[in-house]
Amino acid sequence: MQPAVESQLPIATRDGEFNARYSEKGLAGLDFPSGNKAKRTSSAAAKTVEDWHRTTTVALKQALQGKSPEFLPPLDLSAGTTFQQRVWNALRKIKPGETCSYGEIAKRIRNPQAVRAVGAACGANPIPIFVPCHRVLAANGKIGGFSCGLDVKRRLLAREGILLC
DNA sequence: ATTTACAATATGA
DNA sequence: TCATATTGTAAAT
Repeated sequence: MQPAVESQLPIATRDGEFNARYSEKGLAGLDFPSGNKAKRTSSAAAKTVEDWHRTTTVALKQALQGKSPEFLPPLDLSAGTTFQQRVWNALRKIKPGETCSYGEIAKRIRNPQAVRAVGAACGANPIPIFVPCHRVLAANGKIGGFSCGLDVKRRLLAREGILLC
């Protein structure tokens, strides 16, 4: 493992304190306040990181309001495999207020039969909200699952104007 | 017609 | 090999 300069900065929102992790390349992860205490590993927080954090904070707040963030920090998706990156890229393609099924995503990445893998890739998604995995529902329109808290997912969808049956 | 149960197929550790 | 944030089909009610 290379000594990645990880900086974890907390972001206070109405929904709790998020935990943003930054690598050298950009935003590497975003964790929900799942009872986990947000540690602030601001060891060598470079000026660049602070800039990212600023952008991330704004973008996150906008996203929590159901709006599509105008500016996003650089996302470091290099932690994932090729397939995962493909899935996440497809997820980001989803328009605000639109929902998608796992099957749809599978179709978009040219692997209609990889629906299962798509779900797995979503579960491995390091950056919820920015990578709108919460907009992905099951084929039935069911909410499926959510690693970071089903309740949050539900709330996010409601804020985007997506009402669940 | 609606619901429950089971198997399948792709990817990652 | 096992687990996973699904999906599609079949049978029972």
